[in-house]
Amino acid sequence: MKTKTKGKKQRQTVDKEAFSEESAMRKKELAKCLRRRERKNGGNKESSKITAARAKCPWSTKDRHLRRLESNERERQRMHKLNNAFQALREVIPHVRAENKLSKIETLTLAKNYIKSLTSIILNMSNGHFPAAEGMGGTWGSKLYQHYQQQHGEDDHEEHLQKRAM
DNA sequence: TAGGCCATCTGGTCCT
DNA sequence: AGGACCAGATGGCCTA
Repeated sequence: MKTKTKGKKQRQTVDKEAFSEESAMRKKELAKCLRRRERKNGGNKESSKITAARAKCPWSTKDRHLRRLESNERERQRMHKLNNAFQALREVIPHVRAENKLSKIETLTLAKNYIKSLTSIILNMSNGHFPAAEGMGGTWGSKLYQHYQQQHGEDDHEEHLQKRAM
């Protein structure tokens, strides 16, 4: 199901500023979507699984619906954050297609290649010996990462990433 | 018109 | 327990 009816170019601005404008339409569409889903699930194995799961759940239909809406909203916010991160990444990786936006997969691929080439440039410049990294265990990549952490250690996101990397 | 890309919803699972 | 994360499904928009 999709509740957005705007074009791609409009979407970019919608993402940043017009959440409230969309919410009314979203609610209307949600009702439509739920009806469609109920029809789809009617009478098959999945529906019995769902009803079994619902039987365990103490929430009333109304509460369940409310909680669903809340998690949809959280999920939307999460995806917006993810997209902001993609946008930030687009802005730092050099590419030739300045006129149209890189797709997500292109962004990730270019970023990977960019990191690889920067790493090899640094390696070449230091002739394979980076003084600050000598005597530290681990791969070259992890040494660079340690250096990066020293520069950006105070950032919350990085702390979060560190935790996840462990 | 098919295929690519995307936003959103959804239910399951993991984590705190 | 509740939020975060994930992957699958769905459907809209755009382009070749």
